[in-house]
Amino acid sequence: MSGDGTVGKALDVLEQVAAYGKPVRFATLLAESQFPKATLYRFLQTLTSQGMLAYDPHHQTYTLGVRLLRLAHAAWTQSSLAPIARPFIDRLSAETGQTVHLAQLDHAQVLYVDKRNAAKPVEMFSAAGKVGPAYCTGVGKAMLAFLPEPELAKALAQQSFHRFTDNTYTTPETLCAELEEIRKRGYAFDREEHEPGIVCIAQPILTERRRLLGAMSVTGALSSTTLEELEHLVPRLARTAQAIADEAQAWRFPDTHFQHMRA
Amino acid sequence: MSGDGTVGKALDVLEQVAAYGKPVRFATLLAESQFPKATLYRFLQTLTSQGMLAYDPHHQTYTLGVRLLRLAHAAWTQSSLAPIARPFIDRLSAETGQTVHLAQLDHAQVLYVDKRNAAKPVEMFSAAGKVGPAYCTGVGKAMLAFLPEPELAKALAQQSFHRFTDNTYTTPETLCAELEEIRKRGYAFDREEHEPGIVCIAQPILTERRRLLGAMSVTGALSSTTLEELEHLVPRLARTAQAIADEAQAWRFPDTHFQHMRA
DNA sequence: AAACCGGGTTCCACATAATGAAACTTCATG
DNA sequence: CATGAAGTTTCATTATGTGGAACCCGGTTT
Repeated sequence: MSGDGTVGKALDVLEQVAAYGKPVRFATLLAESQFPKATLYRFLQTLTSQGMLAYDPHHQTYTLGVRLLRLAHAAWTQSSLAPIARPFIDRLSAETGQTVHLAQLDHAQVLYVDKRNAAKPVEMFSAAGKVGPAYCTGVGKAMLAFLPEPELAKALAQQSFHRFTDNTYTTPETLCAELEEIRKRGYAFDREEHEPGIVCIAQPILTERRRLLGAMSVTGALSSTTLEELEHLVPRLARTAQAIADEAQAWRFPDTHFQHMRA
Repeated sequence: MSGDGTVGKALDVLEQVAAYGKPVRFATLLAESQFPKATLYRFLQTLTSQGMLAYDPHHQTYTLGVRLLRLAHAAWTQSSLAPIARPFIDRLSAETGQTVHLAQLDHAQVLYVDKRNAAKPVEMFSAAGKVGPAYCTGVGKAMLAFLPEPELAKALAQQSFHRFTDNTYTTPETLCAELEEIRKRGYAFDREEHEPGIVCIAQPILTERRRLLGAMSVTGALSSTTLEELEHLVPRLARTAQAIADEAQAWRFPDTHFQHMRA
């Protein structure tokens, strides 16, 4: 599937356990595996002994291991965006009292890297490490809109265009028109396109040279707010996004100016 | 180091990047690597192409990849403790207005799997996935106290007994006496043993048959509360721990015990 | 401008490690 | 106690990983 020799195959197995979503037996994995019995068995042994999987001997089931949590913590910490954005997101969430998301684009999908719940939490689809569709979320559209042409084309080709609600854009054409609007406007709306009753405003996070770092959004439920009300927060959202981009740049690309002057 | 053939070696490289803590160049990794140039290079290529690492071509540096965040999210979701405990922890934090931690024991270390901060309601990977010492934290001692003898001995042998504060227990003997106290009392204190000014009460989460699932704690700063005040919360903490244990057991019946086959 | 340098990348003969069919071991069940 | 389904081990075969050496390329020195 993904090639890359033995390591790639082992990671395929890991992914398969992840995809199953709950403790899974050897036979279940074998049934849908591309690998023969002994090979699959060996991979599971290796991954378990490495702590990437955990084996429950009583139920004879495999689950993802805690080593992944440690690694992900390290990944989050050394990412250029999330740790820098944290204090800004805290502040924005406290000021607005709304749910705030921070996301990055990962293989044409939205990957949420941080989140702050409102005081009255809205029960909805979201959490760090979770992935979501790009074509029908505020952060997703905000990022697609500022993607360079070749990458945008590739990303568009990978969207599923499933109709979640009546407002979901379900064709590349209508989505592209929307992205054009977003580019002009500078920020994106989610008008109940993913979940009924849930709306948001989303702002891309861009470097000076307009390279896309990620996006952030303020989300609300229509039961307690309106899109117009959220829109009043746009200036604050934009300022926050700008501040994050500035700091990310200073931290991650400290020599950018220097190199530029020499070039 | 960890053997397990090619996969193990690749994961060693991944761990090395994680340990470095910031974007790292090929040459830096090579200098402290057990692998020859070409081999290390190939592993980095493979891991990058798999999304376990990310490569920044401008700076020629490697960082941990976003795939780890997705996998860790899945790991968290399919763990038997954390997702079940979540609503209880929400409630406890809301009721007490204090910081609440949920932890599991991982190789004689405390692994935090969830957290609620009074001011910042949800912080995913900033807190979850973090590891800490067992011998000088509330959750750590609560778990050690209820570990079966052979495992306790092994865990004790792996503690560093670094003196963080004047109150830190720095010998196995004094710690064991403390653990005996905890067993009798049923819950643990942290009396500024890890950080000056920070105290907590911690409760183990045990199955009916006293198998250890994890621990949870309520933490406060001495600037705003006292240990005595926190102690009033013990009944509530105990009820919550009991409720979590019950539900964990119901969903994932009898004594479940995650086994890491690492020797 | 030619020689040099050092980090990064590619090559390829060789050796190790992965492979998977088949045999074997449990353990539950009729 | 025979039957089978699920899990584990074996081992000859071969695919894969290995790593020394050569190469590339931008930058620096002579």
